Amino acid sequence: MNKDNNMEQQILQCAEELFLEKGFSLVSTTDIAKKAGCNQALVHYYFRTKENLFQQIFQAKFTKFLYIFTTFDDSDEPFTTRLRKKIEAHFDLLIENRQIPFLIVNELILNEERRSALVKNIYNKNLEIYRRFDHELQEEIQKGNIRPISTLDLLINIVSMNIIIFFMLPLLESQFNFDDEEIAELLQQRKHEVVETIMCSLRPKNK
Amino acid sequence: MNKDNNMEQQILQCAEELFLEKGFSLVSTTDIAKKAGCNQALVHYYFRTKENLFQQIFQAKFTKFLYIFTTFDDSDEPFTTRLRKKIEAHFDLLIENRQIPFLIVNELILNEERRSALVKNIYNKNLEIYRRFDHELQEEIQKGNIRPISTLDLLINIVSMNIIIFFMLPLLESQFNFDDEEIAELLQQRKHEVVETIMCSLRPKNK
DNA sequence: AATTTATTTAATAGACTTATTAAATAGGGT
DNA sequence: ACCCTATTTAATAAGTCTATTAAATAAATT
Repeated sequence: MNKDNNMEQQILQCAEELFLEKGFSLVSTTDIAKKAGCNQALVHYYFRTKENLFQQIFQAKFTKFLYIFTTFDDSDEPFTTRLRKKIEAHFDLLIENRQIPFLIVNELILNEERRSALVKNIYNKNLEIYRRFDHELQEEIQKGNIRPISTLDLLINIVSMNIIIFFMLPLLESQFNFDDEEIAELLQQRKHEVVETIMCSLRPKNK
Repeated sequence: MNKDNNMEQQILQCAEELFLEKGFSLVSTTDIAKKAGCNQALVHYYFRTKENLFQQIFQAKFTKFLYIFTTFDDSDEPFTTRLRKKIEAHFDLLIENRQIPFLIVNELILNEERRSALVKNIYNKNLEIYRRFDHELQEEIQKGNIRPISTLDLLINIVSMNIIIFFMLPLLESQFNFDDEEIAELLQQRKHEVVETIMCSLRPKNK
C-alpha cells in the first residue's frame, strides 16, 4: 500500500479530489481515509486537523488559479491579440481544473475567515500586474482602438463568461448525458464564443 | 411569540434566511429552531424532515428566479430595446434575491438528486418561450441587425455577467468594507455595464 | 540484535446531528 | 366543566463527526 510514494501524499490527493467534488463540509476525514485506503486517525496524524488539510489544498489550488493573471506577456504583438490569448489561457486553465470555481464559491466566498486570510495576499501580489494591464488598456481606449470600459469591468466580464460553463457542466453531464467528447467539443466552442463576445464588445462605437 | 402569524410561518422564514446564508448542510434544525424561537422538535413537527423544509423553500425561490425568463414581452418596441429591458429585469431580480446564485450553485449543482427533480420541470416549462426568443433573435441576425450568435450562448453570456457580481458581494462587503449605499451604487453601475457590453457585442461586424 | 524513530491501527471520548416519542399546554366548541 | 384537537416541549435514541490516546507494526540506526 506504500511503496515509494507515501501515504501522506495519497491522503492529500484523495482529500483534494473529494473536497473539489463535494466541498469542505460534506467530506469527512473518514471518507478521506476510506478513499486513501488507511485508517481515519492517520489523516489526523499527518495533518492534525481537517481544516489544516483543507487549507493546504485550497491555497495551492487558488494560487494556481490566480497564476494566469500574474503574467501579461509583453511581446510586441498588438494588445487585442495578447488579450485574446489571455482569455484563452484562462479558459484552458479552467478546463484543467474544472472544479475550482465550485471550490472558490463554496469555501472562499461562504467562509469569512478563509476569505480574509487570502484576500490581502492576493491583493498585494497582483496589484502591479493589474496596474500594468490597466495602463495598456486605457491607452488603447485613448487611441480609439477600444470602446471605453473600466479595467475592472472588463476583467469581471471575462472571468464571468469563462467560468459559467463550468458551473453548468454537472447539469450537462448528468441531466443531458453528454459524454466526455461532447463536453470537450462544447468547451472549445464556448471558449471561442467568449473570445468573440469580448472582442466584439470592445470594438469602438463610431467605427 | 405567536399572535396571528403562526410559528410555522416563522420557522419557514428563518429557515429560508439561514439556508440562503449558509447552505443546506451548514444549517441544523436546532439553528432554525433557535432563530425562530421554538423547540427543535417543532421544526420536525411542521415539516417532518429537514430535507422537506429545504425543498419547499428551494422550489419557491427557484421558480421565482426562473419566472423572469418565462416572459418576453411582445410589445411593438424593437428587439434590442426589449432585450435591454430583459437584461435589466433579470439583474433587478437578482438585486432583490442576492443569495439565489449561492443557493443554486450549492444545492442544485452539487446535489444530483435535487437536480433531476427540477430540470425536467424547468425544461418543459420554458421550452416554448425559449423557442420564441430563439426565433426572434435569429430573424434579427438574418436581417443583419445583430452579429451571428447562438441563442444559448447569448443567454449564457447574459446570465453569467449578471450573476457574477453577486458572487463577489461578500468579498466587497467584508474585505473592502463597502456599505449598503456603495453596494447599491456599484450594482447599478454594473447593471449598466452588462447591458452595454451585451449590446456592443451584438453589433453586426460589417456595420 | 537491540534500540530508537516513524507509520499505522483500534478504541473511544465528547460534541453535535436528525428524528421520534410521550407528555404538557392552550384554545375552542359543546 | 369537559373534551377534543392543535401546538409546543423535554427527553432521548441512534447515528455521525472530529480529534485524541495508547498500542501495534514497520523501518532505520547503532
